[in-house]
Amino acid sequence: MQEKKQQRHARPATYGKGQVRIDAILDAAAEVLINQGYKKMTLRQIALRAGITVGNLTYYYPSKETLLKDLLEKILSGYLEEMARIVKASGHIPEDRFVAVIEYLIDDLNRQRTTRFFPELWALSNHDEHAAELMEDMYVAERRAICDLIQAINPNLELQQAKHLALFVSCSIEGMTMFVGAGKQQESALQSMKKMACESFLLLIRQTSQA
Amino acid sequence: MQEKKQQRHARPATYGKGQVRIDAILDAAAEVLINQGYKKMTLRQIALRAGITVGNLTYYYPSKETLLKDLLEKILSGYLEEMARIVKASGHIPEDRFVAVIEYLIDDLNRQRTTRFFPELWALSNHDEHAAELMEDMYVAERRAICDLIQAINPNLELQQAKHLALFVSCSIEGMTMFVGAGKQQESALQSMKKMACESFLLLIRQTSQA
Amino acid sequence: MQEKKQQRHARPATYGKGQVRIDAILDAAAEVLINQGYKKMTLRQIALRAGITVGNLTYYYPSKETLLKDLLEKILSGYLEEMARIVKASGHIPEDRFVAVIEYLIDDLNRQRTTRFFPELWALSNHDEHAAELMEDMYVAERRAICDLIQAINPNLELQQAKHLALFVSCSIEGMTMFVGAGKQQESALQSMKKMACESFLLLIRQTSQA
Amino acid sequence: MQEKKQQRHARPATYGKGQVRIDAILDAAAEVLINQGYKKMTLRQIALRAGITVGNLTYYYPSKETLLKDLLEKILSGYLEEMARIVKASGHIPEDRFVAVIEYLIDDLNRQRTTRFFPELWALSNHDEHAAELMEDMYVAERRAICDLIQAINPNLELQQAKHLALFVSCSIEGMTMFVGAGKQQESALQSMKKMACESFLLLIRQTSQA
DNA sequence: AATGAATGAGCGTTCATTCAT
DNA sequence: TATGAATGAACGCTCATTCAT
Repeated sequence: MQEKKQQRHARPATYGKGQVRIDAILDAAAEVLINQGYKKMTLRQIALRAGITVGNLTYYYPSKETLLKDLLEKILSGYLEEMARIVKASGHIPEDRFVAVIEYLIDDLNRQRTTRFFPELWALSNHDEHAAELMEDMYVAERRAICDLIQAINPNLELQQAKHLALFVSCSIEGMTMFVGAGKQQESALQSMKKMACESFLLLIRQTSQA
Repeated sequence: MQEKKQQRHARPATYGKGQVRIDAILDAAAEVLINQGYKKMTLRQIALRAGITVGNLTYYYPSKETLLKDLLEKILSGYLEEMARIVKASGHIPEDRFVAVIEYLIDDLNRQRTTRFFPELWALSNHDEHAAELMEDMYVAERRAICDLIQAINPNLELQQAKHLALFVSCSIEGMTMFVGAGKQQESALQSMKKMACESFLLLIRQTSQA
Repeated sequence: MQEKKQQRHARPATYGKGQVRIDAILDAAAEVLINQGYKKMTLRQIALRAGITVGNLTYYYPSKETLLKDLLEKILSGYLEEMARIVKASGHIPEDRFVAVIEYLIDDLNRQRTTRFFPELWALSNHDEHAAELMEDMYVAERRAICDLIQAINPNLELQQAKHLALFVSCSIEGMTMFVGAGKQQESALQSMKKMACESFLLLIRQTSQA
Repeated sequence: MQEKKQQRHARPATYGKGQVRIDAILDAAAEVLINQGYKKMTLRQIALRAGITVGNLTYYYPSKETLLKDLLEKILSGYLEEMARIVKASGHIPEDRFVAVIEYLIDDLNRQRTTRFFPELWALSNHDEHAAELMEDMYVAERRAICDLIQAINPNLELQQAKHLALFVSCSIEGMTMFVGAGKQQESALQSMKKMACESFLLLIRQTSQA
């Protein structure tokens, strides 16, 4: 997912210049989406921030739908890549790696980008089939990574149990998006959450019996 | 909170026929919001579902903003009332009452109304000050209720600790909104979540030391 | 067709005022269509000529398609009504009535409205199913009227023969649209066409044998 | 007319590869015009069908206007050439040659290209001076050819009379465009039209007195 | 209370055209 | 010759809001 460069639809952006433009467009779109919400993410606003005209914008993205698709793919793949990096870079001991992932995910809530983007994505996926699919893909991948760590920590677990544990862990953390992080609670709350999360998840993983 | 009838913005009737109309309008608005998303929650659609004209709709709600405010207040107070009812109706033993609340909240995710409404609310509150306040009010109340139960379960806890535990519990459950419930995972997942949630939360509450 | 007043789609124009507006809109649309062609018949142009805003125009006609439908219906029914009037008002002798119809149709080519409108209609009906249907309806009615007169002139004709004769007559006259009339040929040409048409059609009708 | 290759607007190549490209462009344009109508005959569509880019298309035709001019010239000259061929190839007897022309023109209505193209042309010429001129040129030539045949059939006719007869004949046939031919009436109707047209035209030509 | 009418801004999209490379 | 990139105007349409009746 991460290597194949943003592959646009059909023709435009075959040169480097076009790729630069497309990146600028998606960056602008992300800014607008995060700062003003999806409702105000209009082609005019995106073009304005990208420093181009609406006509030129539609040259790269003939419809808003395709733009949104690329935007979501880009943002979501960014999160997945980062998580994969964390998993790899955190030593041999499964517990340590699990904790690293949890702490990464929770620390990420300090970025307004994260706390603003995901609720938009969830709302979008309520009524946009495409957004729903992309979102599902990402969370499936995330849960698989977490599930692997869980099985490494407690090899006695059945797959189904491990999957449910991963789902529980993922939900618990995603749910913090709206409540902790910059401007929502004191910094201490986020630290508290990290501690509680790691402890209670590990306990839960170890205690769950294989029956 | 529950008895004081939807208090509209000044002018139109608060009793009798006017109140009936207002309820019809808010019901219609809720339907549209849940079924089609905020973007499509237009005055036209609301009026259509409410069986009145747009002109008449603006007689009751001179702006969409005021309508949204009332709508959110109505829906959110509904959830709070229900939770208060659960807390009261669940016996004397704190653990039982806690479990009852957790199970109510998770079971509620089987209603599409719930899984669709909240992401819209969260996205809305990203950029709408008013929505953010109403949402905050509701979650503060919810966490207070949960905090009380936690303190009843483990009286040794400091207030701050109990508050953080309540926040953690609330986050964990809210996070399930996008992933469990009707049409998202098998029914077994939801049951699994309930079990894990209750067990791990109680464990966490009991184990947390007062230091 | 002529009595049931232009019946709009669903709601708008229930009062006299709305009907007046609709007439103004259709008149404006007809003007633009005739003076500038279908390509330039934009909602903005129509609204401008009608002296209203685009927003108000779309209040009456939620889509250009519905506007076009009403416009074509109005114009075409006008032609049919006029022809029916001519048929009735032209005495008892079949030949005289036939001649009256032919002369009416050809004289009508002196109106720029006519010579400009019909080619637009024909082009439209090439690729617009709806326009094609409306056009077909009108010409079917026209040919039926002509066919009746032909059978009155020569009662020996079989129906199929009379129908083909009516088709031939209709084609011959419609074909003049692009070539005779104001600004296309001298006035004398139009008179000549009338004479030739009447003579040769009557000859053809009388000579066609019933075999 | 047929040999002098499409003479483009000054600059680009008139021989070799350039000519091939131009032919491909005009063929593509004709296809689009006939299959989708003038409104959808956009540079994008033409370039797409011609297998080139819009940028390259505008190299050959710096404006849509010039492309349209060439397109109309090419199509119209094709019809004239064909008619000239028919006139020549149909023996010595004037009546036979006249009939051959009439039958050719009517049989041509079986081609969708014909029945779709001409209404577009007529509508175009309503508001496009240039299209009007080209169209006029073609019909003047057609009527001259028909007029010559008419005078050969009835040498007693005055020129003006013969011209009016030719106009009448031409109109009669052009008028069939919208009503007979593939997909409009049964095949029998077209045969009927041919018979009626030949008979009644010849009758009219012979009977018209020289006074 | 309720309606129909009207506005003006903004939406996503299409298009002919221009231009540097 | 040929391309990709860019523009600016216009398109059909939607929307929240205003208002006379």
